[in-house]
Amino acid sequence: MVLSEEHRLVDALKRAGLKLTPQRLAIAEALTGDETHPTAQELYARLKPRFSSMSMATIYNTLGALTKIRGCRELEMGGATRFDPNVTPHDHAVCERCGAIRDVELESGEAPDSEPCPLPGFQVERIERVYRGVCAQCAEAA
Amino acid sequence: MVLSEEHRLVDALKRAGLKLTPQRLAIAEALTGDETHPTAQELYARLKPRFSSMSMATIYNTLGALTKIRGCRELEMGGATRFDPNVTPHDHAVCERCGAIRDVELESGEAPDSEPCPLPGFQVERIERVYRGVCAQCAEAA
DNA sequence: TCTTCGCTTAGAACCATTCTTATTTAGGAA
DNA sequence: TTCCTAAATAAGAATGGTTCTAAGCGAAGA
Repeated sequence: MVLSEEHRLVDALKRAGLKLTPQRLAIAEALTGDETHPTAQELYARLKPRFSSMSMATIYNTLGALTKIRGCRELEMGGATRFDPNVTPHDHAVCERCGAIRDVELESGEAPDSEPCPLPGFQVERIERVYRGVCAQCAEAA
Repeated sequence: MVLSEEHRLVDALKRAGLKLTPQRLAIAEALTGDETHPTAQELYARLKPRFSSMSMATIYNTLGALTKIRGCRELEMGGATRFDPNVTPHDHAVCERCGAIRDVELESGEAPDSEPCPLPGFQVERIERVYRGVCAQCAEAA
């Protein structure tokens, strides 16, 4: 599962004619299967021990490249850009207490962009939904 | 319309026990009826001519206070925080070409938070929807 | 009038992100 | 395998948005 996911990213890099550097492979690996929607800084902190000379620029360049080739998706939440390796249509639930962001699969059968035209003449390409509330863990703790 | 909107903000400030300083009134006035969802910087630029000594801190403090007392709403979009004076439940449409953010009223009769439970145990408080696509103006220009 | 406390100001500080430049390296060609 | 070159990395400076800090100001109450 995680392996095939990682392979998906590696394939995407190859197909785009981008070089498979150790740093890129490590970033792809770190992002793959990470459901916490990490920031660039968090990925940097996680990889720094393995690549002591790694630069933030490499993190940002790689994440930017992956985003452009649809290997991952950017989310603007909590004051920083977060990266989501899940590029299938889905929504997000954000806990107002702990800040955790979780993926929310679409209802089976739900067309991803099935909402009515919101504004006259506006051509909808996709819809992003954010559910805000309290996650099960925080609700239980309170 | 705009007058009563501005009055709403002034009332909210009063009720919260906050002082009605000239700066705060000017910020409330600038925000009221502004449908462009301005950033703090944009409001600063707009007010600087009138208050040559105004500080960014005052803008941020006031917008923060207004947000806390529900006089406006923060949106994280386009790399900066934007402020929306419309605090009734509504969605947003973002043009991928020009970046314009427009309010989208809920379908009449649509309950604001009527979606099914997205995750087991997650208590939904509200749902934010962002329609991404191309606005009528940009579609026509192309 | 005096005091107090909230507000504003100026600018430093902070943090995420982008840019610049020199150096290194992956991957194709010979 | 070796060589070559375009692409990628590293280091750190620069940028831009936002927050913090310290000092001063001013309105409201004693």
